[in-house]
Amino acid sequence: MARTANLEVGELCHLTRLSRLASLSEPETEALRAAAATARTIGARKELGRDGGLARQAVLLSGWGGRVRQFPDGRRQILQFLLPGDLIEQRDQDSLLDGTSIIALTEVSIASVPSPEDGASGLARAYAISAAMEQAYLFRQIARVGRLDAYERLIDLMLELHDRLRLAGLADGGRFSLPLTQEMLADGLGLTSVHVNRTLQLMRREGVLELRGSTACLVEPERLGSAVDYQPVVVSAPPR
Amino acid sequence: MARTANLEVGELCHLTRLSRLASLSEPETEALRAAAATARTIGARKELGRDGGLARQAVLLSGWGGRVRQFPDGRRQILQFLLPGDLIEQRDQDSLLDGTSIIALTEVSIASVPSPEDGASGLARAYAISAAMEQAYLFRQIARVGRLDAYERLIDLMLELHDRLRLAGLADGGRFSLPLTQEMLADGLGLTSVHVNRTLQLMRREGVLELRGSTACLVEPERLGSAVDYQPVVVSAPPR
DNA sequence: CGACAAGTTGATGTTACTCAAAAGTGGTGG
DNA sequence: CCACCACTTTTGAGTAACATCAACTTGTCG
Repeated sequence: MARTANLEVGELCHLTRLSRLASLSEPETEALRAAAATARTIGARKELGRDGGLARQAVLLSGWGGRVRQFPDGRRQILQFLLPGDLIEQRDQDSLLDGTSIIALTEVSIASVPSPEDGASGLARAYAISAAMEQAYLFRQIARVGRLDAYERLIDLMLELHDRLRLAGLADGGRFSLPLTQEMLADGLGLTSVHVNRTLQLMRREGVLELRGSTACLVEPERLGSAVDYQPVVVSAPPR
Repeated sequence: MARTANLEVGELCHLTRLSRLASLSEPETEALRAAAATARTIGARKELGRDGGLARQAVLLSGWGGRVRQFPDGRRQILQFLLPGDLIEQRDQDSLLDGTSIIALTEVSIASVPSPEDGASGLARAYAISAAMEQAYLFRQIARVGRLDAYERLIDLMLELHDRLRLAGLADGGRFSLPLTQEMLADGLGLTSVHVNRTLQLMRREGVLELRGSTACLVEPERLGSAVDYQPVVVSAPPR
């Protein structure tokens, strides 16, 4: 059941995303398509760790994850959100102890991905660009949490999520699925859920953001972007 | 003058650091030693950009740098501090536009570093571990700015700087050179310089931190660490 | 000495947190 | 279908942490 349960349309978002990062050969495309067959499902709140018997490099086919730092007194910071189509680098437990863990924020399905044949292949370039983008989004997260106020943080995050989901073909026209509770948002933004709630209400009243159920809709993405100095992460050439 | 001006004892901190990350062959060690001859000096507040004609991979031989996000209204966030011995990945201007820049926080000297012969060499492993540590420190920075209060942020940062400098042979027994103004600290911690000032005074009164001129001294590093749940970044095996 | 950057201090304002409780939501089983 | 449960969202009142503004002091370097 956990095997191929989520193998439907839309489950090829990883192919959509990677093929937009670099041009892939036909065998590479096929390998990625086949990778979806290795999918396994992991329940919400479970850890995506070494336990899953994962390959070193995995891809999120559906659901959202997060890299998390948990403090002993209960405080929690979500360091990065992991979206469908994102690559997840599994680290060996003896490689790097950085005090973080990766957890499934919703139910999630992940698959192993093929290793590139050589460093110059399209797949290798796509992976490299993906890693570079991941780093760029870490920088954004630091600036967001360090220098923006609650209102700006929320907008900046929504714009980022919209951009990233769009790359995987999962968002358009400002509308996308946002399966996060307000508490998860708070943990990602360095705020409390109470304050996130009040800020969201303000944004709704102003009509800049809709949030019905688990669907978000940004009303005027371009105008919002200029309000928080949003600069999209753009990749035009491989970093190597 | 800019050429070999800073070539003294202590200018081999990059060799100290890299050789502690992976065992290097004699030719590799020699290449790193020779790399110091390519050092060039860059004045404080200048940008370490594409203009310097730098190689893709460079190393900081002396002085401190920072990767910075500058907002149009004057706000500024230092995303990461770059310390002597740290590697700096220069990105081609058409590779990744992430809205950040790298600047010299003090006068700085940087050198190009040799490319590893093959992916399995000691040098390649050292570079890979260095990159993994850099990412781990980005995670720390997010958690610090997102979930710690001013007092904790300052302590956590001091512990990190101490650890990192010690790896390069530039700190010991809690004492190290800290050539940052309180405003730079504030920009790195997501605070104002006024608040950093007051927090530092509190810490001095409590006797947990000395800050005379540009020298910092942590009184009881171990005890401080437990107060903020400090977990050192440890690397025991290469990530690849 | 003068100028400029960095550090310090005080008074006041605001953002966001804390604590607590109520109200809405969805799923489950009787 | 309803009762119940856990979780999430919402609301209110009071508080604490940090920002802002402005002035003053100290140190450094020419």
